[in-house]
Amino acid sequence: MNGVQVSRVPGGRYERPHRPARPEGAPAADRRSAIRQAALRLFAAQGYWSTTMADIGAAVGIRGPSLYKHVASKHDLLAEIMNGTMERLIADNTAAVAGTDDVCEQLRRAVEAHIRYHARHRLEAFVGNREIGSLEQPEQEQVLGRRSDYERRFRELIERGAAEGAFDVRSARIASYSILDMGIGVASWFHEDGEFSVDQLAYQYGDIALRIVGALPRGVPREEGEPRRA
Amino acid sequence: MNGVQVSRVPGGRYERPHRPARPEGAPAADRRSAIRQAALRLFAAQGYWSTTMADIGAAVGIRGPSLYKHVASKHDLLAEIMNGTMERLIADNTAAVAGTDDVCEQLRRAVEAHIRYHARHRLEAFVGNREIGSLEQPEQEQVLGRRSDYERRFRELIERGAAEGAFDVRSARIASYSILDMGIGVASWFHEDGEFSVDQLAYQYGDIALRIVGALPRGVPREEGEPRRA
DNA sequence: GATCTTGGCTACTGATCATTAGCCAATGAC
DNA sequence: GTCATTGGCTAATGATCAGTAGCCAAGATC
Repeated sequence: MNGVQVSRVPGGRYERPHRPARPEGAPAADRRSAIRQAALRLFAAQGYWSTTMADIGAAVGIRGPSLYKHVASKHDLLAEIMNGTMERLIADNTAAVAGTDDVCEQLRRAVEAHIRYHARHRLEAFVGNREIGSLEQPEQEQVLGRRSDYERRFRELIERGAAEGAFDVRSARIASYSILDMGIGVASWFHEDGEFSVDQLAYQYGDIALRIVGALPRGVPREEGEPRRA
Repeated sequence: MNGVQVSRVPGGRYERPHRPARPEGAPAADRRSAIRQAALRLFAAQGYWSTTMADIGAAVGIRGPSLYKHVASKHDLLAEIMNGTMERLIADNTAAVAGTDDVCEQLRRAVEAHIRYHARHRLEAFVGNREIGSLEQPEQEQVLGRRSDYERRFRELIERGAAEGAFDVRSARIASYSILDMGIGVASWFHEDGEFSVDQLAYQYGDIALRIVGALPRGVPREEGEPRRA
């Protein structure tokens, strides 16, 4: 399965060496994050319930039970991924909105951050959406709370824009849902090596969001060029 | 669990009666669809892998193994749900687009049909999206094929609109993805007894889609009233 | 009224898994 | 060099399930 040598062969206790303590070049602190990484990839590809601890172990070159030297449980791995996703999303949103008071610009930046996260961290975002139901109770509640927090930020931003006359929407709730759902979709189809770069994507979705809230006239608004920020 | 009487009690073979052949009022042909219904509800609520055949049986008042008198397998139930969803979606799209040649109107109708399906059949749509990875191989390929077929219809419609000068989009692909993903999102939050009726929702999303493709001027286009079609 | 068919049921089978127990080798501290 | 710690490993445990086998009763058919 991995090319490691057999230590004692016939009747011996082990069919493969222990490779214990501090193996090859693995810097020890990386081990845990390699496991998280592998779990993320597998959860995204196969789903949480179809991924076994043995699968995750194999992905980092160890056996299933050995994982418990690094993580508390399979559920813990999922919860960590999902909480991390929501925290990061909220932090990015806070940072995005902080730089300006113009409600149009705030929406553009919030949407770009949303899209960037869903494109750059597509596996996290994908798992974060699909596996909510796989979380057990204290964590599921927590993630859902952060999630509605995140949605509220967009909704209130849109409500403010509408109150200021910058936006023109029938329902801020529907506008915010549609914008967020667009982004969520990105995580399911985006590929780094596809037609668009992350920046191009973010910029185009920024335009789309401004169109949705009625903040852009017909046609592309600014210069035809590329996005302004990385 | 259900209020049926015990037939033979202590040491007897059965703790509950067989209630065989043609039970109470169940019209026999309904049985199978009741099972599909229950499976759908449970798959949506708990996910495919967390739903057991015993759960589905309990939901229709029988034991897990008895289900095999009506369905071939658990996987079959899922495949039926997912294929049905895609077929219906494509049929609705075909019907929606057939009534007019105006590309704006076609897009509006296609989007309204998309939203209506996702609101009216939210469980199907929800499961249809979340459980694609749970399908096994001939069926998964089939559903994915239909899915990209469905996406292509929107993309080509938008491309045509752009070619005719009715729409103004940077990328027809991104426009179509964003419109479709909005709709998919509806299935995860819509409730019949919420703020909006299905018709209101469909109409508003129709507007949003036209805004996305740059077909509507700023502001709400038509009369402020309600949707035109049921 | 005998017999077939239908659709229940229980018991079982075989697999799969998360997790625990307990062993052990290499590393590093002393 | 001895000895503790770390992080592997195998084996077992205990549960959970999909699906099968085989039984049986009520209605339907003849």
